[in-house]
Amino acid sequence: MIKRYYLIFVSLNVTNLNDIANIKTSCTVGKSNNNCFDFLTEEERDLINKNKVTVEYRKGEVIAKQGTFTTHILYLLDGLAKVYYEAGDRNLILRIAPPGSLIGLTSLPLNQTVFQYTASAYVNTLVELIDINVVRQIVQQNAKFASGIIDALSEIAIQKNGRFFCLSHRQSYGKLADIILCLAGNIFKTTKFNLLLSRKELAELSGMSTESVIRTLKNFQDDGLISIKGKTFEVIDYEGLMKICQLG
Amino acid sequence: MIKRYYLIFVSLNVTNLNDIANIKTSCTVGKSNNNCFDFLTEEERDLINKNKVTVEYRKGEVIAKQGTFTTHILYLLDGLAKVYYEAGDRNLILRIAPPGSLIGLTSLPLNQTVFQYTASAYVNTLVELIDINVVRQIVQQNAKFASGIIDALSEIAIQKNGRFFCLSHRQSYGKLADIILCLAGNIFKTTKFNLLLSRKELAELSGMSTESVIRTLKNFQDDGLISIKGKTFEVIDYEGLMKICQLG
DNA sequence: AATAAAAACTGATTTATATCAACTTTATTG
DNA sequence: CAATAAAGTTGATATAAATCAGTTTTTATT
Repeated sequence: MIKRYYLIFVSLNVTNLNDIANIKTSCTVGKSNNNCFDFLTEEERDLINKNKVTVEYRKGEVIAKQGTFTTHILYLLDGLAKVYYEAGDRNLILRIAPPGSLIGLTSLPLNQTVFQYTASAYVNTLVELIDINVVRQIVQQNAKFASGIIDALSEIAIQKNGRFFCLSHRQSYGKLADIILCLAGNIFKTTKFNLLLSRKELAELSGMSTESVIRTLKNFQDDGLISIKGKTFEVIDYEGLMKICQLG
Repeated sequence: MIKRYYLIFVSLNVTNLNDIANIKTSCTVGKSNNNCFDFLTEEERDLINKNKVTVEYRKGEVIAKQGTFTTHILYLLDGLAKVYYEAGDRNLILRIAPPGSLIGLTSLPLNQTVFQYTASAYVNTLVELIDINVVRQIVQQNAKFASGIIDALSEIAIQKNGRFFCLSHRQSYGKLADIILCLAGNIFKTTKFNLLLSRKELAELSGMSTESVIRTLKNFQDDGLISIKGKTFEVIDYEGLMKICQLG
């Protein structure tokens, strides 16, 4: 079972962290170089500034609740938000939104009045709440701005496709390897970091049970792929994790 | 195992097909009342007409291949297209695009040069291929058109979230019930129809094995939820399927 | 510092579902 | 119209991973 992925090991020319960060995993975090606000006119910028508030959310707090009326578009200034779909008693994490992300864009169409997902703060998070009707108005009059929104929606869609594939077609080893690569390469941007997520949160993120996450992490440790000391998490064998991610 | 869903049966006030169609399943087919072309000026319309070709694809043919350069945006005039993500030897169907759909919108950002998924014709399908740079140009100058694109992207995103949840968090009975409701309510729009999909295609669509699809269909038949006679497929108990879909 | 509570971990068991290996029926084609 | 291929079906088996039940460790609280 653990040996499985060794049988098909081949070397990968991954040498440093930058390469890793550029490799396409189904990472939940996007690059999010959102620049649509650069295209606003003076008046539009004023209009937005007059119709927004900035709020700080504590870790765990709900920023936007699925099913409630979308009165504002959320713009993440700082922190990390968990965007997830709620159905029944089960949650599905759609993405982790890093600073610079826009949340609630799917409510821009006039026939979409409510949030299609819940967003909560993974860590303490600073958010700008911008009146959705102001955004709608500017979209209707400023094509460059609208184009920026299209870019943001496209980026989210592409990323979500990868995550969709990962969660529905890969098995546990591959899923967890993917999440680890994502954490190291895109969130912490280093091989050694303090893991601020609990095993339960890792499980939710990779769509597996907490116990399976623990067992899989242990196997990764035994195989020298990672090392965990207390809260310190270190990625030792990137290439190995990459291969597991691609084949598992 | 089969009895499972009976234990939690409750009545649902679903009385006719219209109600069913409005119920939110994670249906792969969107309503797709795409109207962004209504906002074009005369010149823009001319520009598009001069930079498009109309092509008919036979059942099974590939319309756009993942990884190839996106030279055109696809506009479906007639038929049905299967949009799927390819990775390794496994495919993941992202959505079924009905007439009126736009395919390739995720390639609109300038840094997105290649198709992020493959599109193939489920049945004989008529497609307009519109030069992507012309679309990009119009997006940059016509805010109403861009807004229409945003609406289309949002609709796809919402629908994909539902499907994502269905495939990753539900088990076989729920997945298949969902697909059946989708076929009846959104594609064929009647309770009795000729199933043009093979068991294998149903399996791919619901993310399960062909054998499991067959067994599950048999169980649905035994329980009086559906009836299959040759190629004729009939939905008998909508409410039952709905409940299985929601709880399975 | 003592206690409670939450998180982490471990082993045994169960379960859903895939896989495998037949076989039957329905299409397709020379 | 036989021959061949493809699709559909069935039962047996395998397996990945969840669930369950319990223990240990860590963190938080009074």
